[in-house]
Amino acid sequence: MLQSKLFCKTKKIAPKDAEVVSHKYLVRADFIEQSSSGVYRFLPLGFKVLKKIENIIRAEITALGCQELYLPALQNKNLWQETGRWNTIDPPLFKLKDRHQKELGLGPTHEEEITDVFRKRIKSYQDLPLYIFQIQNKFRNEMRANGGLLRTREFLMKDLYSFHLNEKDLAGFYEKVKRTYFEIFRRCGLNPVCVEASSGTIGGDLCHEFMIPSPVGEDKVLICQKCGYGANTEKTGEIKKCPKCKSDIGKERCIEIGHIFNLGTKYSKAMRAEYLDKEGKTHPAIMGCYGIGLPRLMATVVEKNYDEKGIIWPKEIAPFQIHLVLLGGVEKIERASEKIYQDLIRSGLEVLCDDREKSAGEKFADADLIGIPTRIVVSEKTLAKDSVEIKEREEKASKLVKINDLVPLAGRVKEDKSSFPPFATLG
RNA sequence: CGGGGUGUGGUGUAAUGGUAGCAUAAACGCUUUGGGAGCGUUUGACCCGAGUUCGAAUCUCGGCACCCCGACCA
Repeated sequence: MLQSKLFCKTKKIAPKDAEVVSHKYLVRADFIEQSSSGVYRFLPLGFKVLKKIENIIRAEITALGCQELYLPALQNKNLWQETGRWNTIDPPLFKLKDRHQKELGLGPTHEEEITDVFRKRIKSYQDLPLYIFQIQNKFRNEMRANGGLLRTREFLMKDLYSFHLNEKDLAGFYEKVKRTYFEIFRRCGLNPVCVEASSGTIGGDLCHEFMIPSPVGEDKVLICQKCGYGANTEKTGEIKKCPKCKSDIGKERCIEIGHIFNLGTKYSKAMRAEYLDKEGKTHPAIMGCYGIGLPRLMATVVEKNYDEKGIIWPKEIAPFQIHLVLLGGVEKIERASEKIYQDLIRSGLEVLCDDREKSAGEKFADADLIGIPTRIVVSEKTLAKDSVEIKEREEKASKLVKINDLVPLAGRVKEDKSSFPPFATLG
């Protein structure tokens, strides 16, 4: 991608309403833009990152044996009345009327929808367990949106639902999802703590949240440094000693990036989602649900990966892998670097090529702000030595690499994605 | 929903009730070309409505929008 064609206009100064780092940088680098309170536009760079996160989640969840479907945002009032949540869910539903004055709700979550889908086709124990998920937009009528993408009223969410014969089967799957969640977050460059929490209006007895310690987090979480026990203070209240090992327990502010619930039979009983066992006896299915909010995850990644100049994207979710920056008389350099650019692309790398007629300072400032993990500079200086300059965004120092060494090395990336960063091993 | 605050070019800001200015971004020209370059020219703004006043960005009232603290959430 040529940067001269990229739909991205960076800003020197953040809008005054932006307070948290992720909001400031994501707006300045033109990844996102606020449309109205708690509602955001994703511009090409931001959308690329969101899609990468989505694809990681999809791959990991699919690997668990889950199937993807897609449910509507516009939902029938009747379903919500079956569970009694039409008026009780908190935050309350966004409600609207169609032209015949019939009431509809915009889905903040999809237990009602998925349970309806389930009960219409699953009648036998032989069809269980069933794991089914979607990546879909949610609408939540929050009291207040805040922190840029950290808390919005419309957001993309991965919601997975599982149906089981019994509690034991659910417990096993619940643990598998937990491990998968850790893997998803690791690939996004985060290392969360899993803590016990309270389930709010989703319901169920047992649930766990995945927490990232951060001063801009809205939750207060107790984390025991000794035994690793963690709990949200909304579940335990204020306690001083770890309930597991009795040692002193510390409190930290955290951002909640994922939440998994053991729903039990709350929805299957209310909506009669039942199956027949071998003896022909009827049982309500045991359910679990598991959510990850994508924009919040994206913002949290920025909160944990930045410096005074801008974002430092983890390799797997960066909008591009290589930022090829052409310095000097661009036309001449462009001709000289055309082969480098094409070879990198052929190696399977995503390359953003800064071919703009701008000063070196401005190009570097934009590159640092946008935060692509590896920067390759081509200039008269480097070409005089048949070289390019390579710098990792997270490192201070750069190194000169012969152009002839560059491409064979990049070529390895295609076969083995885990060899990222592709150039780090060069001396 | 309770409390607090803010609305001026795309962005960030200034202007006792008296000519809406600055920076940045953008456009054009010339000069520059390794860390947001220089000179010149140019485009572009007072949230909406009513009121007070000779005169309102400024004061009053109403509306709308947005932000922050609290409670709720992925």
